[in-house]
Amino acid sequence: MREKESLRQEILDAARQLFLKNGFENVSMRQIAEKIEYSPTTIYLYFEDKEALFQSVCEETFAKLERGLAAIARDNPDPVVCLRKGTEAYIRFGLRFPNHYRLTFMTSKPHKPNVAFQFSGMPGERSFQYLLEVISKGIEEKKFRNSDPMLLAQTAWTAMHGITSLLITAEAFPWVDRDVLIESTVETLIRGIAA
Amino acid sequence: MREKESLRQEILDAARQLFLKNGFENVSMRQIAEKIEYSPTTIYLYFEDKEALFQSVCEETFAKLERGLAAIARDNPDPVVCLRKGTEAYIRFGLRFPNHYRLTFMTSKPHKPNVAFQFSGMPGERSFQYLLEVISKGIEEKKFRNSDPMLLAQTAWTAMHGITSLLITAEAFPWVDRDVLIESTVETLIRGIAA
Amino acid sequence: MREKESLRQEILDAARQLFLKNGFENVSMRQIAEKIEYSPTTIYLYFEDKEALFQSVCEETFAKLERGLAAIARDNPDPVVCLRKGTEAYIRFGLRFPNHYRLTFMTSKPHKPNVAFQFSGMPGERSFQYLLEVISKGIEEKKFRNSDPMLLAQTAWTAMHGITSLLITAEAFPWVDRDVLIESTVETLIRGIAA
Amino acid sequence: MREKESLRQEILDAARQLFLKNGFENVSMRQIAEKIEYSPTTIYLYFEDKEALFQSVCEETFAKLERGLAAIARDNPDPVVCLRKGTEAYIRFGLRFPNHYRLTFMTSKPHKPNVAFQFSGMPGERSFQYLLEVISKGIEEKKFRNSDPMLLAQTAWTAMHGITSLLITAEAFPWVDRDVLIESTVETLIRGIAA
DNA sequence: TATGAATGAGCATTCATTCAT
DNA sequence: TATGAATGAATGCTCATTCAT
Repeated sequence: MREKESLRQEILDAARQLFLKNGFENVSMRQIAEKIEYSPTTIYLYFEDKEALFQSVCEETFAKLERGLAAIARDNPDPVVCLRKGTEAYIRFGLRFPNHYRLTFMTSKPHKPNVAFQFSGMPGERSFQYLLEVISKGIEEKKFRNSDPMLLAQTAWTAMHGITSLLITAEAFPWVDRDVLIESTVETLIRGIAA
Repeated sequence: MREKESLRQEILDAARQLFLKNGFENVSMRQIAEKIEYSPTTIYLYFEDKEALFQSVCEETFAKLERGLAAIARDNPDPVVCLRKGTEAYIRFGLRFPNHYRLTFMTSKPHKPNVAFQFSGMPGERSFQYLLEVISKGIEEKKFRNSDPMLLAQTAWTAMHGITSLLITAEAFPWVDRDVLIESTVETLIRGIAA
Repeated sequence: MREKESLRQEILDAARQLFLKNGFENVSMRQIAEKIEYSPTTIYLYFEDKEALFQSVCEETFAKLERGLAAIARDNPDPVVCLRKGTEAYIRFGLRFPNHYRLTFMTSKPHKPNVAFQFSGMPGERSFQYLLEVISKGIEEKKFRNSDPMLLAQTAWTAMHGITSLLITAEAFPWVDRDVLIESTVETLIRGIAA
Repeated sequence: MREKESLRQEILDAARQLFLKNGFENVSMRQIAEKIEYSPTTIYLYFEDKEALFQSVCEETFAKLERGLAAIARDNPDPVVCLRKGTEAYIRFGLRFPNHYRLTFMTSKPHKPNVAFQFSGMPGERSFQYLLEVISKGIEEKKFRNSDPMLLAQTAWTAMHGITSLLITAEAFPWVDRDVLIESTVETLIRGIAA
């Protein structure tokens, strides 16, 4: 018997690593169990089933991203600066934890929508709230195009998701310099929604 | 005994349908075999293994997209119009064949880059050429910001990929009206790279 | 902490209900534990293992049947009436608690004879005694065929067991009206052994 | 690769032995596979699943019994003699293949009626037809009590099932001589339904 | 060209049970 | 007296693949 909470966390960590490396379908409970050197049965003491374990991993990821965005929102009163920094932070978060990002934002079982989006009140939703707020503020301050804030926020999200996910997926593509591309993308977004 | 090429094609068609409906992991060779009413063994006469079959399906998909883009490039001399139409065509192609799109642009086994991008001279690359050409032309005509054409082209690609893939993955997200969002994204891109 | 005996009884009651509903093989110790809201481990404080628990449940069942037959024997001096009523009571007991009956009289692990019959002095044996007595009395009173009482008693037992068990097992068989069939069986038995 | 039909039969034989010895729930596909020295997977080439395999075993058993009863019906024109011989054959069949009999007539999953009785046109149903015919004939010839033939047939069936199944289940009970008991049971049945 | 037969490896999950407390 | 933690063994079943023909 080891520390209760720590074992739960050990499982989550092992599961995350494996899910990230191999994808949901290609990770077995056995593999996770072996990694933590417990029996497969033990996992079921902490998580209902594979699906539930996966979901818990997702929630943790969201939380991480959210904390970063919260700090940026707090520290940058100017909406243009805030959006620029937030967008970059989002992209860099994804690129720093590419498999993490894949897990959370790029994975969805066909016919079963991604768990990340099906519960309100989750960290993922809160992350989007920061984006919505900064966009709203920018519109109010006439710095962004006068448009539905929700529409612009969603537009912005797709933009930052686009570069993040494509850089992750298309590793072999002959990309230009990564930093330059990110800069170009952020700039294009800011110009695109500017008033 | 049936026509050699036709059986190969039958397999490809059956595989595509199944991969699209269920995803790579959830399609078995037996399912494909049953669909074409041949034995599973037969598939191995035409394709090395499941992976190779999957790859061939991907190639076909690229070709389809490419033909659409070729027509648009041919019919629209104005680069702004052409980019606008091409972008929209790209997005709608992805949304019309979401699993197809997922297969080709959103799937990559970690440590094994997505097949779509690992061979030069493939249809996928040719699709990108159309984009590069229209961007170049737009810059020449001073309609787009004076920048490295390759940089702008990649920026544009991430933009169209962003909305396409996110709409596919995040089915459950409370999106605004889909057409409005597409319109907004295209508009933001065009404004963003405009001269 | 609860009353010692009462917890043992709670376990027995929960186990019986589950065994009856689902059969020995389809009841897990955990299910029983959940039903009484104790931990699975606790059951092992009162019963050696699943088998022992099962056996205890069987013993209780016998006792129940026995009490019913005792009352009939006490209240009906005429052996024909007594046999008729006892037989019907036996059948109806089985049909009312079909899984109970199955548990006790229709289950035997091959190579492990049914526990119900392996201990002398058990309630099951006492039930049979009532049958033996009423048959003996009937023969003495020349109401039943002059034959070995033990032989007739066993014959009678097989008759009442036949209808009971077959109605339980062959649910899907197109039986005639159940009450009519019982009546016919009892009548046939009585006629069959009548003097 | 071995003879196709013979492997199917090998599986059936192995399965029967194991089902008989241990009961449906306590036989695993693996055990069966080990017994025939094939891989578990192979079984699935011949039988859909465990249930289907079990059912096939049942059908074989029925067929065996039916052939015996058919011969008796053919050779004995007198309904009384025919019923007597048929009943005895039925009982002896059960006692000779006790686990066989248990499998077919004494096993039913709670909530899932015994497969033996759920399909019309099965050998089990045909066996019952012989009984129904001989009873009908006996009633016509005024040798059996004037009653609904179906009712009498079912009554007779429960009688022969009673002794068969009880002798199988209650091995440990202090039975009188087995042949004498059978004789007594048959006699009691014949007398009981006699005109 | 096509297949029928066969398999080894693997899957998620459940079980009865034990042990230290 | 009661339990929380943990497990080894087993379950039915599916899969991609191979081999001999």
